[in-house]
Amino acid sequence: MPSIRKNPSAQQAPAPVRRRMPPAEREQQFVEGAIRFFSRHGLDGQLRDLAGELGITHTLLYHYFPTKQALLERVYKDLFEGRWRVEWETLLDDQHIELPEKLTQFYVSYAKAILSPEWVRVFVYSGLSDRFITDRYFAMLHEKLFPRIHRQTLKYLGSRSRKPPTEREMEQILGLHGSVFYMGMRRWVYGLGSNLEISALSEIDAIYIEDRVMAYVASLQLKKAKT
Amino acid sequence: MPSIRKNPSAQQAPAPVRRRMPPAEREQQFVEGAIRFFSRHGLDGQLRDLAGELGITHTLLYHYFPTKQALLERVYKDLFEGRWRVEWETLLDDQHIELPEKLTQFYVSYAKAILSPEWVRVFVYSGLSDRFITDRYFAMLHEKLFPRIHRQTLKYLGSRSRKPPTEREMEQILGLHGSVFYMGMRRWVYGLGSNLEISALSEIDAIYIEDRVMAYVASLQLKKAKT
DNA sequence: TGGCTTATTGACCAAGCGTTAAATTAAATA
DNA sequence: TATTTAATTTAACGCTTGGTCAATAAGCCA
Repeated sequence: MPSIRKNPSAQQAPAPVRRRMPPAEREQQFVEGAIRFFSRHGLDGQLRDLAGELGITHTLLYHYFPTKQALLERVYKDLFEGRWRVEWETLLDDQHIELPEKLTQFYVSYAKAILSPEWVRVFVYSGLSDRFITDRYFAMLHEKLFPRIHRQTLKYLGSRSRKPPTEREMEQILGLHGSVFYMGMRRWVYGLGSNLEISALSEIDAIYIEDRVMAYVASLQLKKAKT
Repeated sequence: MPSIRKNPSAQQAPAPVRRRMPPAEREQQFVEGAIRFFSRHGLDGQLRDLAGELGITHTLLYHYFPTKQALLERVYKDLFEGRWRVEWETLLDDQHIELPEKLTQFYVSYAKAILSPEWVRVFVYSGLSDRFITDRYFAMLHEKLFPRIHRQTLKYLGSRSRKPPTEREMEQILGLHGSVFYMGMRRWVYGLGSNLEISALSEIDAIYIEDRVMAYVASLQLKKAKT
């Protein structure tokens, strides 16, 4: 179990001099550093290592956050709260756009918002441990996203039913959703960079997302034809 | 950061008496316990906790494995090596089965083999840390699985090309593959049990896998029609 | 300039970690 | 039954960890 602290390049302490910063931006700087750090080393990465990357002593962190858990909860807030766009809901409810186009637009925008290494990795870390983040997040999806996709899908297929989705329909929707998220998993969990080693979502990826949406829509029509 | 050792129900020490067991099955018993333990608590779960669950002292583990890393590598071996079935390759190469049927048969069998909480969670844990497992595993998939799916797909579409898959074709294949794996992620990482709280893959899930395969095939034909 | 606030640090603690070595004791062997 | 083997435990070491606290010094204001 080698510690990363041994890595000399990890802790760039550029200023051995003591610098003072305004508390507000100092705190924000720490939070952003913590997000990068914990997304790489997991939620039980060591405070001393984080401090090393920040170029400070680990005790200084306690001047801004009473405990490690408090810092983590601040990380959660900054990373996951407020990323949901209300425009997405109005887009999905829009009656003037066809389902495939609508879903593509949504998932391209959604992917751009959440498919960062920090978001994906912290999300998965949380799922493996206490599910603090994932539980709340999926609850939100089940409230704000999946019902909309389901209703619009039924409408696209010519039905006006308001029944809740069957288990199989739910699996289809989750399959689409998961295939988009899985693009982030592959890159930032498995490290299978799709050539481009960028953190943001490239324009090229839009066509891959469109492919996923088309696969979803096509499988719907298959099922419709079969029955 | 509370330790799990505090949990009284975790360490059921049923026999406070010293029992001796034949080393061979004793070792296997430890390995199986370690698989369950590490899949739940992560690869840096504590040996003392594992020993508690096994009803022994943690030092006894060092009598069977020289170091924790050695135990982990043994876990890797037992969990991931030897689970690949050669029959899968012959099935995928079979000329007498149509692609959709063939892919469905394969992925149902594949999912039954690997979609256990232990396999999925240890796999994801490895991806988040040193990628010791995932790297080797994906290398194997890129050698034994993906080329076969690609070739059979081309054949199904009427082409006899032997060209390597384009990046977009690869994304489609990975999309299918990921959507199956994601079924395990949802259950054993996010804890979203699909009603049935079983560890094995139920018969019902077969139709969901078929849906994924159909979505893949349908999107292929869409693309074919478009060009 | 001198004093005041407080950001920042170094030394320290108790608990937990992987690992080692010696002391025990259950079973196989004679 | 006496002896040997080795499975299992007890004890301990060195290191890391989250967290505390008093000492230090950087910037602000008089």
